[in-house]
Order: sequence, then structure tokens, then C-alpha cells
Amino acid sequence: MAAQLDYLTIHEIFSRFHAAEPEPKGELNHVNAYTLLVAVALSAQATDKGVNKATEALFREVTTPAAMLDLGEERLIEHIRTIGLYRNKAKNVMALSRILVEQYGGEVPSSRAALQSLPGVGRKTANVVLNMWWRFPAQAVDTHIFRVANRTGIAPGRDVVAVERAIEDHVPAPFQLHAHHWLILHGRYVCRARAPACRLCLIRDLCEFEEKNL
DNA sequence: ATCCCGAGGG
DNA sequence: CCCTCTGGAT
Repeated sequence: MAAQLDYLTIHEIFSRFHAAEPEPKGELNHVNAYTLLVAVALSAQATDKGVNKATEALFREVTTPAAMLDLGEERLIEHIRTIGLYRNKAKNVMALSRILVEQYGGEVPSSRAALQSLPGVGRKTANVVLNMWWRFPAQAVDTHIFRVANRTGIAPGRDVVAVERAIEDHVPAPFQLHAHHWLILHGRYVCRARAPACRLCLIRDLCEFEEKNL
């Protein structure tokens, strides 16, 4: 775990991310709030690419919780069998869809508490929906962000909640909304878990971790 | 701390 | 073969 970087360095890091990619987007395909919620719930311990492959056909048939109930758990499983943890995910998506229909008029709620009360929706998934759909500066800390935050010193922490707090505390406000996607894309393509591409890194000169990977 | 779990990469 | 992938519930 690297030492906490100072404010000016962090500001410079995000200024570079912004310059390189002013409007960073996620890579999880979806057509509305409901399909976003489902896609994020399916993405646990899975790659976006794998989730997109499965939802491509699924979201052609199903884009609402009511339609998901009509589809049924068995046929949902057929769609998502190629994704890890598919039994739990299918059960959760069905249960969550039922709750949306029965308690939320088929809409996706905009409060963290309501989102997190849904089966299969924890802090991370709720934060992604709050950030991507409701444009709230929520910091969903996934495996990539946890790694990048700790390697770089942008927001070191022993667990994901600590890193979330550190991002809230140390990332300048104007960068908070897009911080999630900048960090995750950086983690996915540059600051990779296995073979980090430090030679191609935009913030190489501001990071201590690179020294170990030249 | 452990289980759930398949695909893709090296 | 081993590691990793936008975690959550128990």
C-alpha cells in the first residue's frame, strides 16, 4: 500500500486523465436503468466482455423487470450460463425484478438504501448505478480501482470501504463524477493486475509503483 | 473467511 | 497450469 499522495499530485493525475478522455464511459452494454442494474449485478467476478456477450441476446428479449419475470429463471440461466456464479445471479435477478415490479412500479430506485436492499445488490453495484444512471459522484470500488488506488497512492486503503472514503476525501470535487471510469479503465488497460503497462502509463512520473516494474 | 463459478489470458 | 475478472451473502 503506497503512501497517500498530496492534493496537487492527485489533481495533476486527474487533469491528465481528463485531457486524455474528457467523457469516460463504462463498457457494460445496457439500454435503460433496469438493464444497467442487471448488467452490473451480472458483472461480479466476470469481465465486461463476457457479460456483454451474454446480455446481447438477453436484452433483445428483456428490457423490463416485468419481462424478466415472464422469461423465468430457467431461461435466464440459459442466457447467462457462460458467466461465473450464474446460479446465484439468476436467482437474484429474478428476485430483484419481482421487487421492482411489486414495490417500485417497475422503476429502478435512485436511493442507495433502496438499491442496496435489493437481492444481489451490494455497496459496489449500488454505487455504479448511482454514478452511471443517476449521475451521483458515487465511488464504486471494484478490483481495478482497489488496485490502482493502492498502487498509485491516489487513495490507499486496506479494504474497499476505506478506499471509497479516501477517494471521496482526496479526489478534487470536479473530478469525482468521472473518477470511477477513469480509474477503472486505467486499471483494466494500463495498471493491470498481472503485467502493468507502466511504460505506457500517463501518470508514470507521479507514481512510485512503476519503479518495481521497469 | 468461505462459497459461488465460467471464460479468457499467459 | 494459475491468475483474473466492475461482488454479495452467509
